[in-house]
Amino acid sequence: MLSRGLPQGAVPKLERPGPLRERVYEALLELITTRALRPGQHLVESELAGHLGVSRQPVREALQRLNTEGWVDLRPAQGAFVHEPTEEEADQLLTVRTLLEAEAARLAAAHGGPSGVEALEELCVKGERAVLADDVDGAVAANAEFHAKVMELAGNAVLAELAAQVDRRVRWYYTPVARQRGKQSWIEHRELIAAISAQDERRATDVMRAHTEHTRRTYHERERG
Amino acid sequence: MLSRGLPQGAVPKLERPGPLRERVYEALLELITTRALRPGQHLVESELAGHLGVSRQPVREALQRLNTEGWVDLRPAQGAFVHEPTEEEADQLLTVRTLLEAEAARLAAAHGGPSGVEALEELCVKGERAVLADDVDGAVAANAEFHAKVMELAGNAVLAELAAQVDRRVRWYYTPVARQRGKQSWIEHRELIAAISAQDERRATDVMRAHTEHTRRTYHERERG
DNA sequence: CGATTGGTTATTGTCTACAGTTTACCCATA
DNA sequence: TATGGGTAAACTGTAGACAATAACCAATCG
Repeated sequence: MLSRGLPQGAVPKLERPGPLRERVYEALLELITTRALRPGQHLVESELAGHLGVSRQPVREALQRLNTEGWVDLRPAQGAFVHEPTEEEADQLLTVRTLLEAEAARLAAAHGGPSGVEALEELCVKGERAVLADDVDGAVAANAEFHAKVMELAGNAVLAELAAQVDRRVRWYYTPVARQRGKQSWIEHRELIAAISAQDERRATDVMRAHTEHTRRTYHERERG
Repeated sequence: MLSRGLPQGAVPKLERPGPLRERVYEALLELITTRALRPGQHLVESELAGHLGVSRQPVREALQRLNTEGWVDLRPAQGAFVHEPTEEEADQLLTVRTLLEAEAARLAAAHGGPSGVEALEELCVKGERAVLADDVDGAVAANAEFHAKVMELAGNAVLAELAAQVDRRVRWYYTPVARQRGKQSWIEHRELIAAISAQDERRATDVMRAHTEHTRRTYHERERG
């Protein structure tokens, strides 16, 4: 046995490149979310392949996945187009997001132990510090971490998977908006922690619902920037 | 113009083959859901390709999609394996299903008009007839139609998409169970229609939640067949 | 002058071939 | 007999080539 001498976490996990399609997928997702590839734009496989220095095959596979996840529309015999978000769809996504996050909050209140609450508090502190320091990117990142942690405490992998997808797309739609409401958001997070800590499922659900609904209203009022 | 002489609906819409990957995808999904391909089984691309009379490429693309939707696990450099459902995962899926269906019921109660209620009643009659005639397959189909209709009335495409995926996987897990509870199910459907008709969001939610939770309990008690 | 038809080009859909990895088996050896 | 290495087979990952299809544009006919 070689158990001895291999301190559990210290294994370097030697960086394997992994399947190309994965990296292409992430690259394209990055390009889409950063608006480098604009909505409605026609994505030509050979161009992307050449630009990324790979063959068409991995690009195709990445596009297929992006299609099933709603990032691109794959018209048969015509190619891939970056999905064009409509007002209606954004609203529907926000509705679903509210639903999933609220349920996650409920489950977190039900099954989340003291250690989970502690982790949430740490993340909350981190986010509040970022807000005070005017570190917008840091605050956004902390926010994502916070929600991810709540989802983790919920202990429902299926729910987490769906929420992750919906969240990313929501973020795509209203990225510019997200930066506005920084401080208020963390106050609400505090309330959520309190509810989870008290194992008050009902209150956790309501707080989270109010929280995400709040961002939804912010979205709809963004016109008059 | 040749509009004249081409009676609008009479055009046979000649069957376009469509992308091969689509047909391969559907074929594989059929094979999986019917248990022809057993959970845990190693799917060899070349075998499937030969068996379906196509090359490996469409098979690969179909497998990728099945992977993102949770039907197969795609281990790098090793291939595709039919996903093995665990007890825990089935439970999580049922939880999420309850959540999504309940929300759909609420939205249906909110936005669904009288015409929608009428359509639901028709489907309900259809299902009840099937039950009385001991037409199990017919009852199951009508049940699916009923839920799909509720989802349609909800008018949220994103929600519908997620629910469709979750529903199919749920059905995969507890297909044998579903056949049992026929009659009771349609009584509950009647209650749901009443709630939607009254535009009582709260009651519609509760009824649907009770309904799906009921099937969940049936699932967990299936051992002692 | 407009509509339609035919050709042209660019892009996707599919197939075949090759390289890289993993797995399993077999044999040699302590 | 158990262990270790080494080899071989099978499969996946990637690349490149070919065929098919759809959009685009010009030329022709009414």
